[in-house]
Amino acid sequence: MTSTENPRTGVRARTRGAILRAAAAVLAHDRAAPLSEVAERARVGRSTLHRYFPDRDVLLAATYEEALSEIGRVMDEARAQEGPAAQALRRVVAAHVEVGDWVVFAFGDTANEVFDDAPDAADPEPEILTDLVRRGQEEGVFDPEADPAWVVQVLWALIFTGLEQVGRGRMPRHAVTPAVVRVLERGVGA
Amino acid sequence: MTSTENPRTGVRARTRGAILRAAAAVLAHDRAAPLSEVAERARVGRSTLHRYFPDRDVLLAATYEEALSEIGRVMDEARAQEGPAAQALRRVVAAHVEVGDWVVFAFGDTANEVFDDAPDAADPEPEILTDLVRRGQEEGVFDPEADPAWVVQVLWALIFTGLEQVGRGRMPRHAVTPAVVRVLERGVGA
DNA sequence: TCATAATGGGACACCAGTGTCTCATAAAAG
DNA sequence: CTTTTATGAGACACTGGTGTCCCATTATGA
Repeated sequence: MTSTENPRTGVRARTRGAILRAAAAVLAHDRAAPLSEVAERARVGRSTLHRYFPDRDVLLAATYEEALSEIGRVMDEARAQEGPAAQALRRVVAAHVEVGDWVVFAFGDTANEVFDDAPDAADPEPEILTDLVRRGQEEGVFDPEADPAWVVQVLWALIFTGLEQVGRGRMPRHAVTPAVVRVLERGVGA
Repeated sequence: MTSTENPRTGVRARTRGAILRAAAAVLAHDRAAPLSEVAERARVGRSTLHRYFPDRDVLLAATYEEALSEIGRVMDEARAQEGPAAQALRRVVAAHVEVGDWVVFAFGDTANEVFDDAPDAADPEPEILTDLVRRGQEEGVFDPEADPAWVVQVLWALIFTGLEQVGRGRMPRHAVTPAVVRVLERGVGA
């Protein structure tokens, strides 16, 4: 089983990934959910889970890291810096919706302390987004009065809301991006 | 101590209220917080807390009920049915901001099951708001394409976001209503 | 002042979730 | 086929939070 001590065996990488995905899905919905639920979702024994992630904190940190990685991947593809800001914004929203579970897990908890714990690997997410907003303001397509940080918060809030609607079966996933973008571009006014 | 068995002693009503307010504040921030924290915040012994609310579920239900009551009170004052829809919307947002802790507690938890438990006393909140949105659509001031339920979700999401900014000290409370209303009325576009 | 009501501080048993460990079995690699 | 490797199931001790109880102390009302 070509074990080079690193989790590159293929088998190991696969179960590890399954656990992380399960953790994101379960813990995004309920941050206090017992690990047995995560294991169950991942179709893995609780022992195996602890074998990969010694304790809850380690699992949380790893899931967080994975989330940032996943989000970073789709954000790269979204090319936030290229083209008209309005269109870039649409691509960015679509990217977040695409990896909804990870997004909700990573940023969805208001009492999220993991964020503070992450010392070095400060996620470049906010930077990219505030830059995009500023660019949009310079292009004259975004409200020049609004604080970029506030706009980013609004962006996240709308994405979360859309994803939550999906989770509750009140909206198809493909409807989220258009709905969010429409609100962003013109609010709910006529 | 004029105890008519009902919690009308004055003293009883006051401590009861203090516990409920503490519960809203603490549990809004962290739904899984230990009851000892709630007691501490209420400046009350843990024994006393259990004396008023036998177990966690009872406390949760009572806090939820109180929240609905508080929100209902300020919503009545906001007179959502009167005047131009656009102005009514502003009053409604301001009302929610005013009782921020209660709002966040009652509707802020995505994994909120208390909602399902409440059988009879279905809160009239959504009704009032969706009615307001519909009225605005008829008046021609709200996006006629948008699903009223979605608009209400957006409304809540923006209010939560604003309140969270306040909680983190990134925005003064009085700035929330204008910021939220502005986004609602014209999005983040120029 | 006195009787009663309300409270706080512990002590206590209890339980769900956690983390560790062992062992038997299944799966992959050689 | 044989040898590792990965896994699942269960037993176990431990912990933090819960809910109950009792008793001493304080506040309140008559």
